Parts: sequence; C-alpha cells; structure tokens
Amino acid sequence: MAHPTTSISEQELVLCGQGRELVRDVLERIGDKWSVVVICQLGHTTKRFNELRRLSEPITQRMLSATLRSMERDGLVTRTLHDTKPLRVDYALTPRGLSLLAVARHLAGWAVDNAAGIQESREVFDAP
Amino acid sequence: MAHPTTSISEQELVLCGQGRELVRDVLERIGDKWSVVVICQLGHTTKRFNELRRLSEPITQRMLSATLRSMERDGLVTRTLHDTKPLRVDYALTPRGLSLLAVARHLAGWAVDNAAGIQESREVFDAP
DNA sequence: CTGTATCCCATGAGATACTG
DNA sequence: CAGTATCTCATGGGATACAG
Repeated sequence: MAHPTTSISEQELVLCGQGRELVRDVLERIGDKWSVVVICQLGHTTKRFNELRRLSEPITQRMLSATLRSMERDGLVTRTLHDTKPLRVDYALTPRGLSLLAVARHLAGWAVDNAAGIQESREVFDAP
Repeated sequence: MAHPTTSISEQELVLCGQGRELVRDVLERIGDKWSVVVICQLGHTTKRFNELRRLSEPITQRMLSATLRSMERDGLVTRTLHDTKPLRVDYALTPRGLSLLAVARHLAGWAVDNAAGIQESREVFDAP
C-alpha cells in the first residue's frame, strides 16, 4: 500500500489543497452508478461482456458499455477483442484497477458496518 | 477497524449479494459533490456554518446547508444551536462521521497516488 | 455476441433573493 | 449569522431500436 499510515496532517493537507480536485475526480469515477459493481464483479478474473452484464444486473447494455469504456480510458480495465465469430471480448482489471478494487472493498466494509446504524438514524430524524 | 483484513471471499460475497444496495447507498452519501469536502474540513474540530462555508469554497450556502442536513440525518454530524444573538450553530463529526473520515482519507490516498497515472492513461486513450 | 444511436426524463446543483 | 425559497439548466442514466 502506498498510504498505509500516512500522518493525519499530511492527509489533511492533501484534502484541503489542490488534492481536492483529485479526490473529486476519483469520487466521480467510483461514485457513478455502476463502476464499483463492475469492478467487484470483475475481481481477479477475466470476463466477457454479457457475462459481466448478467453479473451486474440490472445494468443496461448501454451503461455497461459506457462504464467499461471510461474504465478502460482510465487504465482500470483492459479490453481484448478476439476476432472470432461470433464476436468475443474479454475484460480484466489492470493493476491499477485491482488497487481500486481494494479501496472499493474498504468502502464496502464501512458500508456494511454502518448501514444499520444509518438506517436507524434516518428513521429517528424523519420521525413525526 | 471493523474490517481490517477481512478475507477476500467474504468481501466478494458482500459486494455481490444484498450488500450491493448498501454500498450504493454509501456511494451516494460520499459520492455527491460536497460531502467529502465537508467531512474533511470538519475533521476533528467543531466548526460554525460560515466557517465551514469559507473552508469549503466554492460551495454555495444552499449546498452546504443541504449537505450538512443529510449528514445530520445519517448521524454523521451533530448540529448544536446556541441561542445567542447573533445566531450561532456548531457542527462536529460524530463517531460514525469520524469513521467515514478515515475511509475518505483512504480514498484520498488512492486518488493522490493514481491521479497522474490516470491522467496519462486518458491522454493516451484520447489521442488522435 | 458486442456494441451504438436516439429519445426522454428525473435529479443534482448553481444563482439569486428573501427571512428569523 | 444561519439559513429557506425559487428558478433554471446541465447531466446521468433508463428504454428502446438498430448495427457490425
């Protein structure tokens, strides 16, 4: 890991200064509706388009296509076209994609740990 | 930490099953335009509305208000109204908010580490 | 099988003005 | 000071149909 136990002050600097746009950028990457789902479904194994589509249900064809392309653009997945008939395309996470997978899992851990508590807070807040 | 070295298979289960909605939920919470900024600016210290507003520039009054309220609803911040004149309201992260701060910093670490590489990948991808 | 092209609408968020 | 109320517009993303 590159930031294992970075000091708090350093991280605060990062988040308060120029780093803010970087962080926003990452959040746009990971915060859209499907990226994390696709990243997690891809995991460490290569998968085909329709395979991913089934695993990521109810994603639409359009959104899977768009999500994969912007991930490819960011160097998170590789796209390999096998020139067979019928067509066959394989997707796999790159090393960078795998490192994002780790972050996504960290996030997922927090989500699972806090989902119930948040739900409860909301109910209290929304009460009469 | 609740999920320090959770096994991969367990996490994969979490992300593929019911956990998906939970994760989406968290991403909507943290993935909006201002939550992470506000969380980071709040950090470990109590702050007033306009103080936060300056620190989170160029956030609008409306969005800071909305962001803080949904964070309060989720039990991430506390809002304390001091009945003085002129009015004074203090905001601070709750323990849950602080745990999210840690996750946000993890994300920020990844962002900083990968921003340059992603930028480069994009340029290559977008090339003529 | 693996996509692209359109159309369409709900939502997120900025600008601005007003209030306790 | 600490908000709320409108208005407005860009965009994200679903449904559907078509294409290589």
